[in-house]
Parts: sequence; C-alpha cells; structure tokens
Amino acid sequence: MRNAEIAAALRELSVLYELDGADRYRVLAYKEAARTAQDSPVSLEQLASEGRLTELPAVGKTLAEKIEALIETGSIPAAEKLKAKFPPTLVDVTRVPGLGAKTARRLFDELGVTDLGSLGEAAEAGRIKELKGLGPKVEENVLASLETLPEPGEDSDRRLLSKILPIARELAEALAAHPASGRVEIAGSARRWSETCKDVDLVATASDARALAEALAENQLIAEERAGGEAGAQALTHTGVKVDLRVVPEKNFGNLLQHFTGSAGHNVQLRERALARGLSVSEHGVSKLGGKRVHRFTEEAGVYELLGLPYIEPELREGRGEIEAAEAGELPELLRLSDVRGDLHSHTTLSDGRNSVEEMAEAARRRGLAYLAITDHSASHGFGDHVTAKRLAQRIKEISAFNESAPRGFRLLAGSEVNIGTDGSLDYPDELLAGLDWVIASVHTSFAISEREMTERVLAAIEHPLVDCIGHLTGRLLLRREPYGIDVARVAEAAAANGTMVEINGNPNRRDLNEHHAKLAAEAGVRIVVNTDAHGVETLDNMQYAVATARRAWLSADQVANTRAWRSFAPLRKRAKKS
DNA sequence: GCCGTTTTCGGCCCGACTGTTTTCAGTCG
Repeated sequence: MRNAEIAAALRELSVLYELDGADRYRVLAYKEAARTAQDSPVSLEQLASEGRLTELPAVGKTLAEKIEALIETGSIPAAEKLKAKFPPTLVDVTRVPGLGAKTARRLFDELGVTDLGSLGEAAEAGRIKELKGLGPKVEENVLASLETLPEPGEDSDRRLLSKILPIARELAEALAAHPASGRVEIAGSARRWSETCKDVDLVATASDARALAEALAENQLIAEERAGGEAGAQALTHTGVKVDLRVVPEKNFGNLLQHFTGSAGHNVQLRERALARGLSVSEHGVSKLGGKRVHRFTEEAGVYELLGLPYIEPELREGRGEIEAAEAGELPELLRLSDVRGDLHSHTTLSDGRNSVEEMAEAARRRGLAYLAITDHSASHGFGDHVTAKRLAQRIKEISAFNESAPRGFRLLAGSEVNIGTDGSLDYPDELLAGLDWVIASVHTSFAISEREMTERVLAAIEHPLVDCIGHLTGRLLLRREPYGIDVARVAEAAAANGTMVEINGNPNRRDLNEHHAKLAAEAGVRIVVNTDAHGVETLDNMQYAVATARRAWLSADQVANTRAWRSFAPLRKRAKKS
C-alpha cells in the first residue's frame, strides 16, 4: 500500500472523528500522522513490516496499530465503526468552505443531510437558515460554493509554482515601484519554493496603505478587488489566482514576514518552543507571557534570535526538524543557484527540443554555466523524434567539433537520455554509449508495471557500467500524474553502492526527485545532480526549481555533484572510474 | 492521540474573520 493511500485514509479518519465530536487534539493527532505518512520518503508498509512505525514523528502505539490494520486488511476498524454511525459521504460536506465538522454534523442530525447532493437540496428548500446559529448568509454561501466546488480528490485550487512565481514577482515589482510603498516581499509557500501554491502572499510597508491597495487593484494582472483597506487588500487575477497583500508598519515587518512565510507547521513548532520558554509569538511581535513589552523586529532574523535560534532559510520552514537542527547549530549551508557549474540534461531539435545545439550552448554560457550536456532522447523514444544509433554517432562528432572552437571556459558534453526498457535494458549498443561523455537513463514507457518490477527495472540501469545518472526517478507530473510505484530507498542504496548519480529534475512539472527522496538519497550517499531537462533556451531557467528542491531537501553544495568544475566532475562519473 | 530542559499526566500556537449573536462558536490560515 502506498504512503499516499495511507495518508488519505488517516485524513478521512480524522474527519470522521471530528464529525463524531472527538477531542480536537485527537483529531489533530490523526491529521499530523497523515502529514507524516504523506511526507515519508520510505514506505510505511516496509516500516510496518519491521515494527518501526512508531519511529515516525506523530505516530505512537495507537496510530501504529491502526496503520498496521490498514495495510493488512485494507481498512481501519475504528473508521468502519464510525462509517456505520453516519454516512462517510458526510466528509464531503466539510469540503464546502465555511462548513466544518461541527456544522456538517448538525446538518446531518437536524436536516438529514448525508452528502453534497442532499446539502444542496436543503439549501434550495431554505431549511438551513431555519437552524439556530445558522442564517441566510450560510445558506447563500452553500449554494454559491456548490457551484464551484472541485471534484473530490481534485486539487484544483493548487497551482504549479511556475504559474504562481511570475505573478508574484510582477506584482511585487509593480508595488515596489509605487511611490507609497516601502519594502515589498513575496511570502507564503512561494517564498518557501513549494512545488504547488494556493495563492500569492505579499507583505509590504507603505506610507499610504490605501494607495498601495489601489495600486494592486489597478494592476493589469488583477481582474477584481475583493477587499481593501489599511491592513492590505485581497484580489483575484484574471487567471483566478488569489492575491493577498498585507501592509504593516516598518517596525514589525520582520514579525509579519515570518508569520506569513509559514509554513503552518513551522510556526506551530516555533510557537510551542517559545511558549516553553515563557514567550508568546504572533505576527505582531514576541512578548513575555503576562508581560506588557512586545518585541518587534524589522527583520525576520530578530524573531529567531530572540528565541535563541539562528536564521532559518524559508525553504527549510516545513516543521521537519529544522528548529531542532537550528538549536543544535546543525543547519546545512544550502546550495545556491550560483554554485551550479553545469547542466547535465537538455534537449535539442534532434529529438523534441525547440533549439539547436549552438543556441542551447550559447544560452547556457550566458547563464554562467561552464558545461552543458546535450541529452536528446534515444532510439526507442517514438513520437517521430527518436535518435537512431547512427545519428547519435554523428552527433558525437558534431559536439566534438563544437568544442574545438568553443569559447574559453565552456564545453558541451555529448550525451543521451536513454530509455530504460521494461526488462531494464537500454536501447543503444554499449559501444555507442561508451563513446558518450554522459548518459542519463530514464523510464518513459510502461508506467503501470508493479512496484517490484519497476524497482528491478531501474536497478538494472543503475548497475549498468555506462549509465552515469538516473533521470526523473518517479515519473510523476505534479497535479497531473501520480508517481509510479518504485522503492526509492532501495534505489538510493544501489545508486550509492554503484556510484550512479541521481538527478533532481528541475522541470517545474516534475521536481523529481522530490525533496523527501532527494534528502533520503543524499543521506544514503548518492551523488545528486541538479538538472533542467530544458527543451528550449528559456527552460534552462528551470535550474532555479531544481535548486529549490535541493534546498528543500537540506542539500549543501558539496552534496550536489555539478557544483564542481568539469575537471573535478568528470572523474566522478562511473565511466571515468571503470576505464 | 502524542509527547517530555517545568510534565509519564496534562498540556497541546495565535489571531482574524464571519455570521450570528449581544459575548461567542466555528472556521481558516
């Protein structure tokens, strides 16, 4: 059973408990455990078989038993018992914004509402506003929300970071240029470089808050303003992205930026830690419990310093142990974009890219890179853009010729992104692969095979002496396609043992390895490579997303192989060691 | 239900907003 399925079952159980009126902290405990399951880079099924589930944060004896039952029987007895008490479709009712478990339960008890359908009927009939404590506004909200509610399981309110960042940057820039503005910063999940975001959060200081709110409303990206005033403004872009602008005085800009950068989990842990030291933290400032004095900071670092901590980079603020690490002085010095010296995954018009070798080389050089691997798809790629063995041999000569007249300090690598067949075989002869500088092996077909088969398939490639690196290991496409089943821990172990590198693919649709897998792999001793998988000159900029995922995986420059100059990188390749 | 530099029991982040109320519960981020 996949971790994601376990997480979904725990999330459902938390809502069922909530509907049953359970203690809120018990409900919270299940939600926390669901998050742990979702985030875990190692298979919970594996951990369960070894009796090690309680090693996970937020999983105690009871949760471990429930997860074990779920894996063994496919369901959790407690969940089944609750589902007999009230219809499980009542969980859907809590997806309506503004309706929580308390309200959903009342609607069931008093109106017989069992699902979204009967909720709509009750609203249409005007029966909701008759209930004590609920009124016409709630009923209107229900009717309006039912119109726009996404299908269950559909994350339609989340968008790729690559859709959110350009909006956030353009708005921040426009606001910063306004005469009434002071400081303007992007906050929220976009600042933490999350894979997907729900909205754009901006934090600003201003001499005239209303003028700044108006400037936001008048920006060309904004379709409608929802509210605006002294404290900030909310607006909606033409593409339907919510924008939240907060305006604060300069003196507590740091407090607010810290608060609105989140994550929720990080802030909860930070505040709990503060509380244990007699301090209360909020977006307004830090104060002694029962004390009057409020400590306000213009910079975030001040907040952390008062709590006895060094500054914590936004990418680490996920409540995954960063506070403990900060306290112990063990925060990593994170990889930076400027550390990256080469890009080892790119395509040209030879396969499915949009630019020539020369154009890609020039664009890479302009971005300050010292080397770029041209890795077009291989012989069995299909779609009419495969590269025959004969053509690849010719490409090797072209690259060689390019390098002879290449500008100083820059070189191209003759490479290929080779398909891994279902049996683990590669689709070029070894003699040809031996003539390349760099080979990435990736899975592009037959995703539906079992996890066991997929793992064996990739392990075969990892053990191949001429495979230098594995590409986009799990095959996922964010918000579109789930990763295929593969035992990442086993893959990492084998990659470390064989000296095969594994990439973090910077295509913002992929971010694959994800941050959890990348951390696991690096800790297992795998050399990580950050790549763009660029299919044109402009997507060479995807390195920022690969670096972001590396940072969220706690990686430092020395754990990422292509922060090295070519002469130091080249000997790290498996092919260099064999010869 | 989890968890431990005040605790193996008794805590568990903080504040804003909304809609309904006349002081607050529920929801949200």
